[in-house]
Formats: sequence, structure tokens, C-alpha cells
Amino acid sequence: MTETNVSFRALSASCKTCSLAELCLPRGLQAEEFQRLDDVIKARRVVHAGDLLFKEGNDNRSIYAVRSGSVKTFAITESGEEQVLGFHLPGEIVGLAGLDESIHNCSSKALETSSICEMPLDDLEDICLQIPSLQKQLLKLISREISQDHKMLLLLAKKNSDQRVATFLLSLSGRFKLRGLSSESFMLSMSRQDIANYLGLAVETVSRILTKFGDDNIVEVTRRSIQIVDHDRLLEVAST
Amino acid sequence: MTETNVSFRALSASCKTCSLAELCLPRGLQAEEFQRLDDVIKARRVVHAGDLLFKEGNDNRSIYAVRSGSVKTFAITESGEEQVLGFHLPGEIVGLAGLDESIHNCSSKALETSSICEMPLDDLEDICLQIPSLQKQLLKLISREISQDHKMLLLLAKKNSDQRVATFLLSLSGRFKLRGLSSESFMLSMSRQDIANYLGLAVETVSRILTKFGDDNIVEVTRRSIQIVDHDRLLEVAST
DNA sequence: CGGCTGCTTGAAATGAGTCAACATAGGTGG
DNA sequence: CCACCTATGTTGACTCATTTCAAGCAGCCG
Repeated sequence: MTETNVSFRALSASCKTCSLAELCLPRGLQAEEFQRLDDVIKARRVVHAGDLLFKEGNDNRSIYAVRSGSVKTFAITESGEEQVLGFHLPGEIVGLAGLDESIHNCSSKALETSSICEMPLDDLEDICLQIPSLQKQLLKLISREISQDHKMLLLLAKKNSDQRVATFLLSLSGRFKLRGLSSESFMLSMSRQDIANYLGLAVETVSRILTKFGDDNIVEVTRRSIQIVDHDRLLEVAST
Repeated sequence: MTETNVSFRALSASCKTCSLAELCLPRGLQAEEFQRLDDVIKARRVVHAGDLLFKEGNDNRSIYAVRSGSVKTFAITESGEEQVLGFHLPGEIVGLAGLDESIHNCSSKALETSSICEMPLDDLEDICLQIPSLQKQLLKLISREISQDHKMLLLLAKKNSDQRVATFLLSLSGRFKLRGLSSESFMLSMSRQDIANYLGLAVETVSRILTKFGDDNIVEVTRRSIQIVDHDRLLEVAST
């Protein structure tokens, strides 16, 4: 086995592991190390809209990589309502919040037909001990998760409804771009209900704002298809 | 060096490290391991109200344990406002969000005269490789941080102002209790401004609600001193 | 072709914010 | 030691953004 770094191309070529890019790419693993990581990963699994990836209270500690499709994570409040905590697109990791107490403290559901890779955490922790750079990378990912949550706290605490929706659209746009997809034209895989829930707004408010953005020629919205027409104005709205 | 587990009493006896209970206690480190951890910790440091522990963009990656006093963490928004992300009481760890990108992505400021232990992350990561249980414990702590943030997202997205303030008081109460302090009677080290900012409310709203809780004989509030009179009613308000 | 679910739109209700004035505590300096 | 000054906190009146309630519309599936 050679000592060359595993490139993004090589990762992508490996069917089982291509969605692990986020976990191992930034530091560049040695091929041997990469193989060890590869062994941990269970075969990918196809889920359909509404299927649960994992459930609050689950004792099966794993993290999941979205290969294709999309999922949402959510918690259930004392009063039984759902709180959407985040949406996860292809290439992103889900389940990093569930490392405590050996159980997941939130649930995850597929928004559409999706392909998912599962990595049992016990195994992952073990090879982290063997591959220091992987441990660092895992910590980084989790830390990034916290940063993301902090952005969300800020959004909920300080931004008005226009800013929230604009920020949401820009976040999706940026993440699509990162994965090489169109940042200006995409489909929403989540319902207005999910968006509203996530942004702490009423469905009606989200609907009204999308219509308004449409009237103002900032985006073109047709049902779940989004076309960002004026990226700059959207940016302006998001931070104003 | 004996192989006995380090007890809480032993930890507490160690001046330098007593606030590390949260990091090493739950799994019980061996004495030798404990010594290695102890070596990482820089001497404790006394900070005064308004002093910065660390600053956004700092390249000095460390986590901090609050030994006495209290601190807040906060981020600065694009428009220059402050967003309070959390308050940290004695025995709690600060700075877990800053492991990514080699910089802290939020800042931390002392709310009163406080004693703080600093642990450089590079050293901590190194000994994590030698002490697997410590790695798990660190992951758990970070994961708990995420859970806490999720609770906060839920609060900001779903709860009204009464519920937010009630939840806040109960959170403090519970954390004081956990550290062996009175859960029914305590001092707020943070200003109304900080509370309001944290809860996504206006100062006036926080003030009004505290007054109302006082009128309803749920708590007694005198400036920054809080006495919880009717814990059950407070619980009821928080979740209603 | 219904019927269902998800989305949009309008009108009315309301919770929280804003603005402004006032109160009190703690600190400073004459 | 007292008088003043500034910080922080409280209270009231008014405004407004967002929610709630209610109705109508459109795409989709059996």
C-alpha cells in the first residue's frame, strides 16, 4: 500500500466512502489510514422520505454521512412539538450531537429518498486513537457544528423574519455551491412547515416573505423550486 | 504511584485542578493518568469583571475551567452587536466551541472576579491519545455543549418571554444545586442587559417579567438577588 | 375525478419592542 | 461625610411585526 495522500478524486471513486470527504479530506490521510477508516463504515443504506435515520433515545451510537438526498434533525419538546434543528445536504455529517450519554438526544428523518453511510462511533473512537489527525478532524467537525448552532442562536435571538428567510436561502445556496451544485437555482427538499419551524416563524410568515421576495425580484419561487435572481440584494436583506 | 482511581475528594484537594472534575471525574482516571492531565494545566489565573478570557480570532487554542466566579461567552454580529451565547458557573468548562480553524469563534468575558484554569488544546489532544477514556470524556463534554445549544434553539424558536425567563432561572437553579450551592436563593452575576440579550428579549421585557413573577409570589427579586419561592409554579410557567 | 395535503392570502388580534421618563445603587470627588 | 453623577434597573404608553384564524387554491395520489 502506497504512502500517497488520498485525494478527493480517489475518495469520490470509492463508492462506499465518497461522502466521507468532510471527515478525512482536510488533513489528507495516508492510504493505509484511509483503509482503516473505510473498514469502519457499514454499507450505505437507502432511506425514503419520512424514514427515521435514528431516534431520540436510540442507544446505537453512530454518525451518518449523507451521500445523496437530504435529511433533517429535530428534537421533541416537552409538549410534544417538533423543533427542527438543522437540514443536512449531501457530503454533510449528521449525528454529531449524539455522543453524550450513549444515546442520541435528537432524531433525524429523511426529507426525500436519500443514500446514507453509517459509522459506529465506538469503532471511530478506536481508530481516532490510531490516527491522530483523524481525532483532530473529528473535533473540528463537532466544533464547526457548535459554530453553526451559534449562528442559529444569533439568527433566532436578533434577526427579523425577512432576515431569517434570506439567511436561510443563502445558507442553502452556499452549501450547494460548496458541493459543486448550482448556488443560484435549486429545489427545496423541505416543506414550508419545516422551514418555518427551523426559523422560529409561522408557516404563513415564511410563505408571505417568499412571495414578497418574488415580487421584489430577489428570487423566483415556484412551489419548491428556488432561483436566486439578485444575490446581492438577498445578502443585503439577510444582514440589514 | 498507586493505581487507585482519583476520587472527587482528591481532585478537590488539588488546588490547581479541582475545577477539572467535569473533565476527568465521570470515568475515573488512574492516578498516573491524572498526573499527566495535571501537567497540562497552566496555573490558575484571576480575572476581574469585564476582563476577557479569550477573544474571537484568538489563535491561542485553549479550554478553560471556571474555578470560582462566572463568565459569559458571546459572539459579535456583522452589525457589531453582541450576542450572548452562554453563562458559565464554577465547575463548568468554557471554550469548547473554539476547536475549529485554530481560532476561537467567540469571546469570553468575566462577569465578576473569577478564578480560571487554562488548558492548551494541543497538549490536551496529545494526552487524549494516551488516555482513551479522556478522549471519550472530552467528546462527551462537547456533545453536551451541543445539546445545551439545542435546548437554547428550542427556547428561542418556540417559547414566549415568560417561559424564557422562567427556564433561565430554573437552569441557573439546577446548576447551582449540582455544585452543592443553594438552588433556591442565589445572586445573578449578569446584568439584565446580558440576560435579555441571551434570551432574545428586550431589557424592559425581562425587567417586567421578573416584577410580575415577584407579584405572583413565584420568586422574590431584589436587584440581583433571586429567591425562588414557588419552584413548582416556576416549572409550570417554564413549560406551559 | 374527488379528496387530501401543502401552500398562499387576507383580516384581525396580540405579544413584545420602542421610546421616554423616572428610581435607585454604587462610586467619586469636593 | 455628603452631594453629585453615572450605571443599571423599573415602569408606563404607544407602536408594530408577527401570529392566529379563516378561507381559498393548486398540485398530486389513489
